[in-house]
Amino acid sequence: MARYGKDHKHATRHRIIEAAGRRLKRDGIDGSGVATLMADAGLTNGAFYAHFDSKEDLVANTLVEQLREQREGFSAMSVEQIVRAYLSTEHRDDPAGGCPSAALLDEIGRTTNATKRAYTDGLLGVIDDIAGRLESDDPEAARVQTLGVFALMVGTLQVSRALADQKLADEVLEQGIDNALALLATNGADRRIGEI
Amino acid sequence: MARYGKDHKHATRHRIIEAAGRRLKRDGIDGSGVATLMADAGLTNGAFYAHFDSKEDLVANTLVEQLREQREGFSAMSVEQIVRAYLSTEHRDDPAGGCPSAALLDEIGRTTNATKRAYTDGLLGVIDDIAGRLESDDPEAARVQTLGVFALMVGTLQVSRALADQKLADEVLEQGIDNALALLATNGADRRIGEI
DNA sequence: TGTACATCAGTGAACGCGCGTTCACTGATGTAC
DNA sequence: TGTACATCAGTGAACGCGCGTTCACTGATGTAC
Repeated sequence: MARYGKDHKHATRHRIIEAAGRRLKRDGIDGSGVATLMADAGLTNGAFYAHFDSKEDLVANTLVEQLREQREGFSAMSVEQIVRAYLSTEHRDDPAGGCPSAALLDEIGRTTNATKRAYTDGLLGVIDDIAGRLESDDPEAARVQTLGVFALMVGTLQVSRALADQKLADEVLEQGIDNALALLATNGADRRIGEI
Repeated sequence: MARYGKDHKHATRHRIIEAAGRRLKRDGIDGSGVATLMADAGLTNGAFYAHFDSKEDLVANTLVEQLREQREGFSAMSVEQIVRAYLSTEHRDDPAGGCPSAALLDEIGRTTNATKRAYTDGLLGVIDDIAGRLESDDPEAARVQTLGVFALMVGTLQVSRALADQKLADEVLEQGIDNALALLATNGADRRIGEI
């Protein structure tokens, strides 16, 4: 099959990236093989290299797309809504459909600089969108503050996913919501409060 | 070689677990092969199953040992010292010698219940040690509060490791220290402050 | 004290399998006439 | 409008390699005599 409509190939590429988003978040980067990733998109392994230079190239592109979608998803929500949705049991129990950072962050830390660069740019898109809504005269400070709260949420979700004790895992999410909102409340104005 | 002193085998097992701690934290669980793990301990792959039932069995035992050592390391430090050491550039730049949670948390979330159980028990050892030092009449609440701050630190270290921008990565660590200390300051007493 | 032996920690080759990547080929398509 | 053809997205087998695991074997040791 060739000579399809001019965006046929682009559509296929997008389909691969979409399916990879779910698979990578479910099984991890090292845990997802190229043949499986292609089968998820309804294709066979051989076609992979017509779309991507390497598995790592797909991973980088998938992270960018995942973060673009996350940014989009957050755009219609208030900051408090974001916090409550992020630290919900529904999000915790659906890694494949959830935040790419929560699912893959330590693996991303082990990838090449190129992949980290792609991740960083995509993440800052998400972060700056949120930071722009906080009252702050210093956008650079707002970015770092927002990153700090985001990091809290990522860590909290990961801990909740790793705990074998369900009740404790739920309590950690609640605690995370309190903590995130508390930090956001002291933002904008005088946020050096806790420094000793 | 056999019939060595009665704790020869136990010593070898310990050596494998020690080496596995560094390797797993450096390359991840899926990224570390049994043959490599054994070579790190100066042995060949074949001997592995005389010490462990499976790779997963080694991972669970290694997590427990890593958390035991972390607990021990924290025991001589004040809570503020723990926060500052944890969120230091030195810790960020040495995953192999650092916190097992920061290096492996999302992979742990994908393992079996048995491994999560081992991780949970080991982690609560670390957490309850710290929680015991906070002024609180409710040990259960202190545990969850400490877990919340620990999750913040884990997420912050992971974000700092994944960012391609060095300056931003350093600022995130500083922000994380401020945030952790701020949350700890509002502990014990009235910690429902941030709830809306 | 010296020697024969049973033990068993560790070796290294092999199992089937999936990995990331390459490549000769297929066949449905849009275009040219 | 109908047919021949060039295109190229996708196929599927194969590459060498490392995976987790098994197993027949080795050989240094502590013990028994």
